[in-house]
Amino acid sequence: MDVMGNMRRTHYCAEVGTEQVGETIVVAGSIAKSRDLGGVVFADLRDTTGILQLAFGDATDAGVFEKAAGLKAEYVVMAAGTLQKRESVNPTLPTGQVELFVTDLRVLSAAETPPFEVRDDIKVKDELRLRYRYLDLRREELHRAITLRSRVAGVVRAYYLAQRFVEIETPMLIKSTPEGARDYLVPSRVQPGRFYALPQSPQLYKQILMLSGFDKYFQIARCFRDEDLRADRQPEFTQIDMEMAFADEQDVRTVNEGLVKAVFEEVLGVELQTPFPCMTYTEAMERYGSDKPDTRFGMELCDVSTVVSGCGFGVFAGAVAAGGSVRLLNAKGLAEKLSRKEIDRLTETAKTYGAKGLAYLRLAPDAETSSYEKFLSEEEKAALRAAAGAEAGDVLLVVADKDAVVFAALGALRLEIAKKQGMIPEDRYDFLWVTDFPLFEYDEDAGRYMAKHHPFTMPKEEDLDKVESDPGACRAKAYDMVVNGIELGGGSIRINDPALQARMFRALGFSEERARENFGFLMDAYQYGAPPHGGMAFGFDRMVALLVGKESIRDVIAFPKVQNAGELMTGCPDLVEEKQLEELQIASTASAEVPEASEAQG
RNA sequence: GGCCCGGUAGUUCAGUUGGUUAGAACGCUAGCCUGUCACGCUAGAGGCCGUGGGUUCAAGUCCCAUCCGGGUCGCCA
Repeated sequence: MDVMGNMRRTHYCAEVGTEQVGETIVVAGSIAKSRDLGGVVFADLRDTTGILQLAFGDATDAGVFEKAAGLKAEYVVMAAGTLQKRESVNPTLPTGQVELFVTDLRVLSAAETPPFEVRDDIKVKDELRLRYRYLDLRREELHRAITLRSRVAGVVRAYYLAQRFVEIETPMLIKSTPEGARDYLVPSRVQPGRFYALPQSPQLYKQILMLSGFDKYFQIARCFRDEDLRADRQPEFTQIDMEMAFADEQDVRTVNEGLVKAVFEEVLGVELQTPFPCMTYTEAMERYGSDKPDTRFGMELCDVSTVVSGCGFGVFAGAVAAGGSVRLLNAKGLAEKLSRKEIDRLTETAKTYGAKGLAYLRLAPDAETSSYEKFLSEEEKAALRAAAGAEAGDVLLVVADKDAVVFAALGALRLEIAKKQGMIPEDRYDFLWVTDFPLFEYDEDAGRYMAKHHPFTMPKEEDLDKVESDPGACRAKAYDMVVNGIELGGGSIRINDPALQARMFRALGFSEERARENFGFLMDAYQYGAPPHGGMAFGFDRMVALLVGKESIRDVIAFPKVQNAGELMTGCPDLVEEKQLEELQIASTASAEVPEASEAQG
């Protein structure tokens, strides 16, 4: 069916203006909106660039006018005509000075009334948007985000290529390794009973590439983790992954500051100051209660452990005695904003992070109330107030517990209060590096130390001798790039000494056999000469979300998954045919116990 | 796995202490309208109140279970 005939697009909708007035042009797209005024018809034509108004009136051929009067939302059309100045300008539209006086109109495809209007200024439930994602993607905001994502990828490629990085694809079907996130598994048909994993990241391959002599590698890589979703976490996501040889921490940071600077400049026109400030992990935790601090506002944590260590309040003194700490936030001048009810709410937040409670002192003008001062002597009260810098109008929020709980709770409260009270300046990008991460993290469930970053991370030189004797005190040559409280990316210098790598595996509780079984190929590879190297990976989805000002990465992914890791448009994951399972030699679950396959949207 | 929020016309929502015929706006349909752009005016259609049980004379409303979506803790080397 040759509906277009010999008609071909000459211009995109939003790429015409007063300069083209008088020209005969052809545009193509979907009808966003039509306004039939009787003797004259207007229709907004939308294509990937934006909107152009089509006009039909007295001078329009009767046949064309009839077609125009029948236009409905989402009809796909081609329109030829003469671009003309409008009688009345629409200042809200980029093409609002002009319109196309249509002389030939072809309806290429009719359309059913969509389940929701294809406009930005309308609220629609996520579920519906995702079920009809192709309609959602027509809406300008999402359409632009996806287009911008492509531009960012272009800038990234151009930047790394200019710096002599080589783009290399690594396999998607790989060996499953323990440690870290749960793998997505793919059964092998050819080798029954065996499984591939989908990569959580190209980590091992990029390290191998460094000792394959490629010097500098990058890839915009899809990664998979079979873990629960969040607003900023999808089971499949995209990383900007890079690695470089003969580099130390500073080299990696400098290259990637340059990358981020280039992206912000070319995509947003925002100039970032480099180098970014650095802050150690310890400092970040002590000051902000977070390893990804939002430094756009203050309200830093205050450690009052020494002040209350011997005090009369058992909760405080006990926490310190047990090796924990007592820290607080001083919500300056917020006594009137933070009512008792509000403090109760904050207490609930603190509890979700494991705190047993939230002690407070509220210095409101009418009355000073406190949940803990009654347990303290006058001197202790005064000392604590002084340590916190408490003044009239302030609220102190105190958590006493293990450090990890104290930091998590106060870090979360700090953000919650700041958000609610509007203390966070928008339109600002506070970048920083968080450095010197712990090398290990004690896992209570596993009863052993686990790698905080991954087991190939180089320890700091000064902590090398503590890998076995005091793992908890070891710091790593690892760094995260943080902006506005978002972890944008992270990386490390890798171990390139097989002997040190073996020590790491031992410290992590790997037996010789287990280490060989899982990482033998890597340990072998490092026997044949490995340059010092390091790298990092950015969360590409998070980066794009940051650039378009979205909280959820779903808003920058064309076809995202929902909380149960399904995809609503196609209805996956879904059951498969018995025959497929037989080929893979996978026992089928009794079909009676399995729910009906969900119907894909047709 | 835990906790919180939501599910009522196509859409977004309202719906009182359980009480007669479940409303609004937008969209949709029909008619009118020659400069609109959130066009306007008139009329109209449109409801398994997520689903299944229960309580009650009576359930959109209360209880239990379950499904779906969102947020979050755990989890995410």
